[in-house]
Amino acid sequence: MNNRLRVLRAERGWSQQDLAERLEVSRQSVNAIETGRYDPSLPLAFRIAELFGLAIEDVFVSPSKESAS
Amino acid sequence: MNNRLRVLRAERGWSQQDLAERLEVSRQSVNAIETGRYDPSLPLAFRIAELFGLAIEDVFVSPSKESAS
DNA sequence: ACTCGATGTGAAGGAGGCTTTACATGGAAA
DNA sequence: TTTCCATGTAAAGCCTCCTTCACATCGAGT
Repeated sequence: MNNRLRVLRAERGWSQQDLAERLEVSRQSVNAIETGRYDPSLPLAFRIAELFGLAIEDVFVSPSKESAS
Repeated sequence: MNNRLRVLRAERGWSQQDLAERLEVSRQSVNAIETGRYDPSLPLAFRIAELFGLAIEDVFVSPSKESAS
């Protein structure tokens, strides 16, 4: 599932480590989500969206709505 | 994580089996989510929200926003 | 050349999501 | 009572999420 995490993080000037600490997960988890190696759990998706003040749908792209470029 | 799945399902007169088929998961998965035994994956949460025409936030209650009754 | 911060990734292990099979209970209907 | 549907739950197995530890690469700065 695509997501805008890397962009949102960069807009704030945060490193993956910074973001990981705010989310209370490991840096590797942030990296894995950004690079698309796996999707976050639903509770973590909530924490991410709330941290950025967005709806989950504005951070993560529904598989059924991805454009084929 | 609390959710409104049972109510939304009942509003439509669907059995757990009906809902499971529409979501393409097992009836046991629907039951487990309704009874709070576990949270769905993020992709499944998207399918659930889209099926009901709602935002994820309108189906699942963020852990940080649950009222203590 | 050296260091240092940031990022990517691998391996191993624990917890959780999801499956199939299977069984139990309860309510409605006849 | 018997039947039938809906629901709850257990067990075993597989895959995913998330962890820690570890190592590699790259760019900036000195």
